[in-house]
Amino acid sequence: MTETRDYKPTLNLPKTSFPMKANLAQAEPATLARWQATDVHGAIAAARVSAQPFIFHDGPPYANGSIHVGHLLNKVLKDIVVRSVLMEGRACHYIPGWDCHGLPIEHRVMTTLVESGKAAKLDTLSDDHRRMAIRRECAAYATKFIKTQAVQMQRLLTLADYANPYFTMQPEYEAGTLGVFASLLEQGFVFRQLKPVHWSIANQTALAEAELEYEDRVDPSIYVDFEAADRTKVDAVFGIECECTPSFMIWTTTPWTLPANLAIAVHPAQQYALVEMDGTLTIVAAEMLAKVSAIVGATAVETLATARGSALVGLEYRHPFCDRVSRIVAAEYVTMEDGTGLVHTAPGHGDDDYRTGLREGLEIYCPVQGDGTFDATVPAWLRGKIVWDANPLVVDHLQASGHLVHALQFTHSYPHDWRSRTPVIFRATEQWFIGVDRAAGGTGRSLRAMAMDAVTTSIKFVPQWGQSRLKGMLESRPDWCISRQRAWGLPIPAFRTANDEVFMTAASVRAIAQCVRTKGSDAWFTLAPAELLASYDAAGDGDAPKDLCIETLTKMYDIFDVWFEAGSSWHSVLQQRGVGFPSELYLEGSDQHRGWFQLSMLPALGVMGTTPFRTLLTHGFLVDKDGRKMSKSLGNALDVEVLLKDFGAEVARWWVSGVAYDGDIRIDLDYFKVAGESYRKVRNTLRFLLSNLYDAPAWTQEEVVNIASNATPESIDRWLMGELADLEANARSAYNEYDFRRVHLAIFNFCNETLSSVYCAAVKDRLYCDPADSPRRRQTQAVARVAVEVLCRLLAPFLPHTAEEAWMALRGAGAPLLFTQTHLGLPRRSDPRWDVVMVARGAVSKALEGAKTLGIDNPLDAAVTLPDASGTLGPFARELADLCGVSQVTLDAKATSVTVADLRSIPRCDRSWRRDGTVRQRSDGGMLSDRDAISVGV
RNA sequence: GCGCCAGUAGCUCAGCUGGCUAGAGCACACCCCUGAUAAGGGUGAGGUCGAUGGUUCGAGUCCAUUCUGGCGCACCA
Repeated sequence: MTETRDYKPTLNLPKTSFPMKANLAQAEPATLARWQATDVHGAIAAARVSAQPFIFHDGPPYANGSIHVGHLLNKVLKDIVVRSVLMEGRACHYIPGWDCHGLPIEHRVMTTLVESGKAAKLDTLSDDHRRMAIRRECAAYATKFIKTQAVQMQRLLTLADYANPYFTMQPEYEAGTLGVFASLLEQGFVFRQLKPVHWSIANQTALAEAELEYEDRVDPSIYVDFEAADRTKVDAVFGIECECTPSFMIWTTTPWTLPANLAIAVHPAQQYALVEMDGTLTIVAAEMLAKVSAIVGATAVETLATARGSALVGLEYRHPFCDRVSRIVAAEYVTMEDGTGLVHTAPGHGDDDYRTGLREGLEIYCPVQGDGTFDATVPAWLRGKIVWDANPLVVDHLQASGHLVHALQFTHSYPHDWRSRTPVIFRATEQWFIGVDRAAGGTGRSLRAMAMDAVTTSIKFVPQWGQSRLKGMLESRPDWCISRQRAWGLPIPAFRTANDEVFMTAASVRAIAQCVRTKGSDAWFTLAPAELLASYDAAGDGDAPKDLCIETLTKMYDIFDVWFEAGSSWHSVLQQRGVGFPSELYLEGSDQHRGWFQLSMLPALGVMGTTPFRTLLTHGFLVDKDGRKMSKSLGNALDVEVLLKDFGAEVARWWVSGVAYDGDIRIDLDYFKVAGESYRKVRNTLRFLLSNLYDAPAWTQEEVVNIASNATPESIDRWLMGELADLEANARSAYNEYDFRRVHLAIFNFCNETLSSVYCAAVKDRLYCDPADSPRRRQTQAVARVAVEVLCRLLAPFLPHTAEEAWMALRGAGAPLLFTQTHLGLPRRSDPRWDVVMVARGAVSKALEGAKTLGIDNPLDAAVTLPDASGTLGPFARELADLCGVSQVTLDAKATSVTVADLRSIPRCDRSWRRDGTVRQRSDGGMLSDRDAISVGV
């Protein structure tokens, strides 16, 4: 009887400093601190100075609040691009940026000022001083959140030039924006035009949507008859003969806008009825007739005829109290919910009306002045009256003239100025526009034409559907209104001359840009026109008015739409900083088709004649587990801080890398748990490989690749080298196509299946039991090391911390930076025989499962006979037992299925636990196989 | 209301130009290992492919309608 000896100390068991537990929440900040202390960004940049550049431009997030999961997604995707490009050996100078100006910040700041009572004091200051006071607060606010977000973004382990970020409020950036504007102005894309805006009478200013508060208000709701100008034409439309002149009945809750009425809109597809209503002939939508009759209290109503709205178009009517004739127009927005189906249209007092007016060539007529009073163009009885006082006057007047069908008091929600709490009006004012249909510039083509061209022919879209999306938006977009009446922004540097004309030329804008470049846009508020225009040469400016007198100029106070600033970043950042133009890629959420994508390409097309990007990559929005949007109010928003604390940035990054980013992306804590599990799987696989390299020779990279590649074609090692080469090639091409999910799945499957399940299991025996320095074991170590080398590089864009951790465990503390390395570029050598081998392996697994009923629970207790009619398996005989995890494999050309034999009756090696048929008692008394006897030296 | 997108096992997703019993991973169940061990391995059970109606010899895959959800736009005179 033999005694069982303990051979464990004689085995080459795994050892490694690479821990199983990642401990990311603690380890990542340490890594980050090390990166910052050693200026890893600078070192990587230096290593790639002469490499082929990949120009990638960051779209600026808004400097407001902490980052949310949307930022996480966007920034990590961008970082994966940056790092995967670096791993390809290219240079990627990536500058993070922030959008600083604009209403959300100004609104926040103003709210604080109002609450603290400081706002009242501001009102006592001069325009310049008041604006400067607000701007100082806003700048401080933006700066604060830039700092916050920069820290948070770095915590996501993103690699970027955080030491030199760009902000849209930087003087050089602002000057760059003005430069872009000057070029557009020079080429004739910019113009000034009337447009209705929300207007606060109390503060004499335009307001943005965010500055409105909706409160209930009681207004007169009136039904008014507008008499047809030509009875016979109405007769023709309805096909009857009227006994008296019919009227078109409209409804409005703003009687004061009636003086500005220039049209009546009908829906072209709706039916309109000519009715006799209590003795008068009137026209209303057929569908609204019953409702209207009821409201106005008509007793005798008879429909005489009907006609489609489209037939009414072109008919004319007489204004009830202004001396003019206007016409019926068609509008799709006319609904059958309220009113009469005929819509009072005043292009100077409504957005829809404005659009209709533009389309129909109507005047954008606004007889209401900034102080809310009527000007001299209205009938005498309204002149100088405030619009609110005009309401009852209009009603009375209509009543007296017999045009009023009905009037009642009507309570509805109405916009109010959030500061003065007074009702606002809609009033046409002069605004600056960039025309999208103006044939201008060197090419004489419109921005829309150029944009459509670029979208259909030159821009690459990822995913492809971005193309139709952007196209649809460009087709329908109106002219771009770039002016805002606010304090927090980049001033549109226009002046008013003594004779009330607007002065702004390309040369004057450039002169001011020069001033702004050194003093910032605050200069507009602190300097006099003459100082601002110090470098301006009026005499040399062909566009300047002849009698220009700089001394008498006054500053105008519109600022730029923030989108114009962000949309100029390709110049203010890429060109001005010498990064290069255009950017290879813009990568943002799908909302940016309307925003940054589109509003960057328009200025660039105008100035450069080309888009500022070659490829547009867009990702969907994050939604919750049930597909609903994330929002604070629903309480389904995930907190980035919590994610980082509970899972670490790397698990979050791993999750991002595996997400299908086209379309909605569901996000939930559970998905991070799943990502955490698969991260651990990859980590442990890496750990197993590393742990078997503790005693490997210090091969150079070239040496290991050589040794590994020279394995015999029928060895497991050679098989893995082939798989590695495939993985590397597939992953690189997927990275190149921004298909990170494919990379993620390929890496995971490789670790899970190829390595963990097949290779590592098969190779364990030789790693543990072969003599430490045997050629077979060394070769496997070489292959294992190549596997780690490849995986570190492939994983690096997703998991910069973990990849580096593994890299240093492999190469030691003195290792070069992982991001200065490039992919190995292993040659692909496919050997179809391995498919046969793997099919056989699968068959063995199933057969072994069946053998469990025979009591063979442990595969090492089994010998297996494989059918090999074709003889393909023959050359692989030596490796098959290891591959199948059994003690012995024999091949049988005549067999048709796998058979399992029970080896429990033959001796088991005390050291390797195998029953390979060579096991016998050795000189030390132990039962050992031949191989193990040699290993132990007995 | 308009434009774009998505809807396949409990979950995340593959399924190209229509063609054998619809695939993978995770989770789950059962089992093995205990020399990757708060690890590792094996086997297995899961789906009327959002709904309806068409085209076709044949549809998850094409067409129409519809429902649900997302992004953007417009609208409340």
